[in-house]
Amino acid sequence: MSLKHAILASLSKKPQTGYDLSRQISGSIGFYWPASHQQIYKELAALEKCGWLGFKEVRQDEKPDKKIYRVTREGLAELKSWIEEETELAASKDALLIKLFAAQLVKPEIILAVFEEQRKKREARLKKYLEIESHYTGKKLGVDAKLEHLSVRRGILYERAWAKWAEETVEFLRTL
Amino acid sequence: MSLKHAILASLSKKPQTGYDLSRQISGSIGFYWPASHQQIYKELAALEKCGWLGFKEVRQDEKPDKKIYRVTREGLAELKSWIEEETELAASKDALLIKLFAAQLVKPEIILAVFEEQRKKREARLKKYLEIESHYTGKKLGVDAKLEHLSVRRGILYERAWAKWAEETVEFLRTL
DNA sequence: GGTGCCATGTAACGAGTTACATGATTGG
DNA sequence: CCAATCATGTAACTCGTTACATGGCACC
Repeated sequence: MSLKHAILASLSKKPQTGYDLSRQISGSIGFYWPASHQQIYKELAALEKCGWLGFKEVRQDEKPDKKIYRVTREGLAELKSWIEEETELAASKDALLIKLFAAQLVKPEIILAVFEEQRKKREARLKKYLEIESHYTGKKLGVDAKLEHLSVRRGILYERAWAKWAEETVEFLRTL
Repeated sequence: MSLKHAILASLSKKPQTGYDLSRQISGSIGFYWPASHQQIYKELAALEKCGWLGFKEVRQDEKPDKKIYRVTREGLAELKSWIEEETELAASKDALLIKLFAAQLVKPEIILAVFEEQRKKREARLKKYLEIESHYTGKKLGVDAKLEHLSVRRGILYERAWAKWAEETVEFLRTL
């Protein structure tokens, strides 16, 4: 659905290769729109075919050749009109909640271990967000940097909400 | 990936038809694992084929005939072992964040309108969660009801975190 | 000599969406 | 007469994952 638009948005700021995109996507954008390099190359080919992207090939000596993609006029128009379209609520598919739903099938220790494992992962992610945030605080930021900062803020607030919820939940699970 | 397990989990509590599942999924479970009836019927057929579900056909006079599915021993074993498996962090793909990322391409009024529209939807969802929660509060709950209540709690805490984040974000967008 | 970076993809599969299809009963 | 509820699905498609494939350079 909107990996296409994530790619358009990123390339609209700066022409890049598929490789660059997949690197970037495992960083900032990737937290809220993960994608494999295979999927990215596929979408790039599709976007080029429908005229929203163009590219130029760059020969390199010591490294493999590469294709630098940029957004076309049509692509930019599409991106703008997509922004104005209605935005559906993001579906939050979470296997953890299914496990919680079926918690009675297994011993309490097991479901508590599942939560503890998840807590560690969440905590690690929060730490990463906070580290990224530290690069933004205390400086005067341009608009683009401020927008990126805000997307990191969402991550931080979500992780804190998760931690609070997990506390409530674990407290109950311990009574089983 | 785990619609299969969502179905197993639900049927493990109570044998049901595909129709029942799709009704239920547009209610409680559906908030964190939405699925269309088409997808549910497909998965039911697949789960039956691999031996994790069985069904009996029930003839009805005034209504169409139906198939009531139940989890087999093998299905239950599978569900239990899946619960113990590692749980990856849920990916939160959110088109709104892509729009925010590309916000500079459009007039500030437009991106503010996008946020306002989203705020309304989020608020409506929060209201729904709170309404569901009201059925759980003030009563002595069984374990299953308590687990359901906790999944609603997640929704409530998430929505409140969203609202807080949106406030920060809109405050900035207004300065553009 | 092994790992990791750079850089591109193909092929097969699985998961999910959209559109289409059927048909009886109940209630306003 | 129209809409909703009950109840099941098929077909075509898009989106995403997993596995496989290539190949040179730099660094330890």
